[in-house]
Amino acid sequence: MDRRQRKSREAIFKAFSKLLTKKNFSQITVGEIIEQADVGRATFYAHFETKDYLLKELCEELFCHIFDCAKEQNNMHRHIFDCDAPDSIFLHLFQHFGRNDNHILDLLSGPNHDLFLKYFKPGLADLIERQIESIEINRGEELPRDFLVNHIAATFIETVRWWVDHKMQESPKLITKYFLLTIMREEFHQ
Amino acid sequence: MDRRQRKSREAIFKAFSKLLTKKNFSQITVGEIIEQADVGRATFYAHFETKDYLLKELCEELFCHIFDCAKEQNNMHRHIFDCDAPDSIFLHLFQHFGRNDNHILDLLSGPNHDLFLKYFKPGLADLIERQIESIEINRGEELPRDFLVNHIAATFIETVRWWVDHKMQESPKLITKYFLLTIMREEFHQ
DNA sequence: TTTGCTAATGAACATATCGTTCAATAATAG
DNA sequence: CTATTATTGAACGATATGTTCATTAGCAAA
Repeated sequence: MDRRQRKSREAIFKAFSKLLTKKNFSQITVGEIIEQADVGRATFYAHFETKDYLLKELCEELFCHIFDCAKEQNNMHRHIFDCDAPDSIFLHLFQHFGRNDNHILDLLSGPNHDLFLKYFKPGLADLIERQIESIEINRGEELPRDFLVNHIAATFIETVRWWVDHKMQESPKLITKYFLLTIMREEFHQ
Repeated sequence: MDRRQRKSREAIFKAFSKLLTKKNFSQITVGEIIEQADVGRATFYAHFETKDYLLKELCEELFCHIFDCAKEQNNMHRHIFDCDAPDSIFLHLFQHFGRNDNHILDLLSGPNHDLFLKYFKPGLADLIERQIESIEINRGEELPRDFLVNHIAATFIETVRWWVDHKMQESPKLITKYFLLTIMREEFHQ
């Protein structure tokens, strides 16, 4: 890819991210983005069809790293639903958010929470889907599988949101415990 | 209130509702609303400061009935977390949505799900907050209270969403069971 | 019915954002 | 050096916003 293209694209992403931390997605204008990015109007539209596509591509770029990491873990370990396992995939995800690489939480919490949900949840549900057997044993016969997957994914995201609202004062380990307490049955703990 | 005012207000609400079933909130224009409502442009702005305020007032009108009902139930009965109790407040809520009075689900599910969340969740959390003692006994010492309240409210809304996505094929009773299975501990059932 | 108040109307207006076009310019790769 | 490709900035038409205002019409109380 042409260096000029890369630079413009990066500048737009960066400007857009910065604006996202300050205001709601819907009230960010293309004009603001190109001004912040210091890029011509035509350049913006050469890169992104609309503001929505820009968001989509930004999210994909942000989340692909997280899910790639997670999938590796997923293949290596089996204890994803074990709270105390240091290799719990959820612990790993919370740690990832805790470090706040890429400032994902700055961007997608608060007024833009719905975007977070929209772009993060499908990938998360996919991840959970593959590792659900261990929990399914315990209530798979009572609850439809997709209901359960959706519930776990939604609960994870709500937990992240709650954590952010609380300024992430809790440790990733404690949050992981909270999260697992909500989705697991008694007999899983101790 | 003047009959003219009432008529205009009603026409705007009705037009707006109809449009909401067809398209996303953000892509509905004031122009469309007033055309559908057959009302002058100036009239719209005499009633509602912005499109967002219109939404807010519509939601308040829709939800106040639900929550008023629920609060009455709330005062009368104690078994809100009992799945089989015919007077479970959650069963009552699901039945309410199942009948689809006011077409709330038509309006606020699908592409407008985030609005549903935004306007319904606070009232729901409020409701749960007041009746949480019974469940708190069981894990209140493990989970922060506001975490638990938020989790239950979020789970309820996710359950409604899942139900709608499944064309509400399940009975309100069954959905109530699913919902309670996710938030309750084993010992609560049977 | 008459009178005074209030709401609705619709056209017009300034403003803002959008997405596109185009010719000129600058950076890049071979 | 040359051919290609991206950037630029200005300009454009289209659409939506929120406001203004003079006119018309509905309402309620005497």
